[in-house]
Amino acid sequence: MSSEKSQLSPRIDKTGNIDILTAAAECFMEQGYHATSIDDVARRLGATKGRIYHYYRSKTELFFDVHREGMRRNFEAVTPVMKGPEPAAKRLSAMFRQHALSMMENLALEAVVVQGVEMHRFGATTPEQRRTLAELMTVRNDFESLFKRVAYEGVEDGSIRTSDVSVAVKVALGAINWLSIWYRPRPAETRDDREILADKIVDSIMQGLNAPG
Amino acid sequence: MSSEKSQLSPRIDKTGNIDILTAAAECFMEQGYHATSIDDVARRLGATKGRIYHYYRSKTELFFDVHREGMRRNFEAVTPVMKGPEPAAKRLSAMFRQHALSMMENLALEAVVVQGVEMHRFGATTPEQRRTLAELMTVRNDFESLFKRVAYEGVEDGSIRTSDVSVAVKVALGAINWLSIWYRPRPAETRDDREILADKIVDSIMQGLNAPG
DNA sequence: GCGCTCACATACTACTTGGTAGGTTTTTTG
DNA sequence: CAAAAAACCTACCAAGTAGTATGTGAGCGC
Repeated sequence: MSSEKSQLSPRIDKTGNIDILTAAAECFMEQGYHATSIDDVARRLGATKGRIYHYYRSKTELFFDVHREGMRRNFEAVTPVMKGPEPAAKRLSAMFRQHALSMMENLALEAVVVQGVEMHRFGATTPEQRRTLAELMTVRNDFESLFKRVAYEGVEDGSIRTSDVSVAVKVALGAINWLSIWYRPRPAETRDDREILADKIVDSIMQGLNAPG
Repeated sequence: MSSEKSQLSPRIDKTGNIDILTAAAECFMEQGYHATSIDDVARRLGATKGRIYHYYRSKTELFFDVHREGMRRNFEAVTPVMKGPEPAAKRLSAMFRQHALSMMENLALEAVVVQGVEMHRFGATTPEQRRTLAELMTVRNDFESLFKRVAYEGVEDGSIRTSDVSVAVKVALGAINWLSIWYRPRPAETRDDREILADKIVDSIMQGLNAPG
């Protein structure tokens, strides 16, 4: 037995538990992990605890699975544009853009991812949880490394200038992740609106604020 | 009676309750607001609940006061450098730099401030709490406005270029606030080290990543 | 149509936690 | 130095919550 349940990749299997994941993500986003009770999630589903505990062994496992799904979408959004013949600066811009769009379009999931990063500091209770949390942080670091790698390429091909690649990437990703805090979709928002915003963000990151000359 | 207790500015009065504030801030930073019990804070103080409830009427009031103190230090750090004869871009850089340093040197408090921003989304329970939370968000917006104002000046005096001042400021502040998530002081860190880091961050924000030309 | 498994619901427990009531010690005041 | 006030501490409680044990109905193989 043991960890059969939510082990293998995200739970989008035929049972349709993506419902549980999104309901949980919404609750976690609105109230935070600790303030959200399992009953809250169940209520949002129009169900009871029984349903959730049928698929997840604990509240933390549920949280972790939401986190996994959020990170999966991040990779999904970014990896397609990170390689190509263009100079690295162009590709990096595209990656930032994709990531920003992913943040906006998976707001609840990404808010949970951000919480997960914070939770990294929080003392994870059981050893099992510590292990899982460590795993999630590894995934997060891998994600950040994607950006760093392309940024380094840019330093080498001359398309990127920075005093410190690692810091620069953290700054850029921080700016984008911060979206999960201030961005909220307006009532009649379209994909175009989001792309405009994403472009503005990428422009800020790539061009900076200093006027040229 | 009512709100005499933690009303007037931060609690650094003669009673020395800065202890309570910092203990609370550390707990909130390490475990988050909801996961922190009043007993946790008391334990860190080497005291019991009684002491805390003698000064604060509720857990939320304690949180709010920590938040206030954090914001107070933010203003304290930034306002001295926002005016002057230099072009706006220079002053804005200095503001970012000061804010970044303040984040690093008041890490616990600032982590709470960040949580407060997130909590804005969370449903605040009582009407009283909603009012207080709204007040805190007003302060936060005022803080952001400081940066926007100087940024606008920069657009006018030609020292700053951006496609959208509001977005650009949010991007920059997001990048700096994100420090509260990844920055942790190294064992033998000096003020110099922090200044170097702050300079790199400001450089990233102001110059961007694109190579000139 | 019989058993078996899956997909839940119900009812309950053990425990945590915010907040309170009242007592006790220390400090201030007159 | 007496009395009042401030600064705490010690139970204590009511409410909420993670998790469990058990029940139940629907589908499905045969």
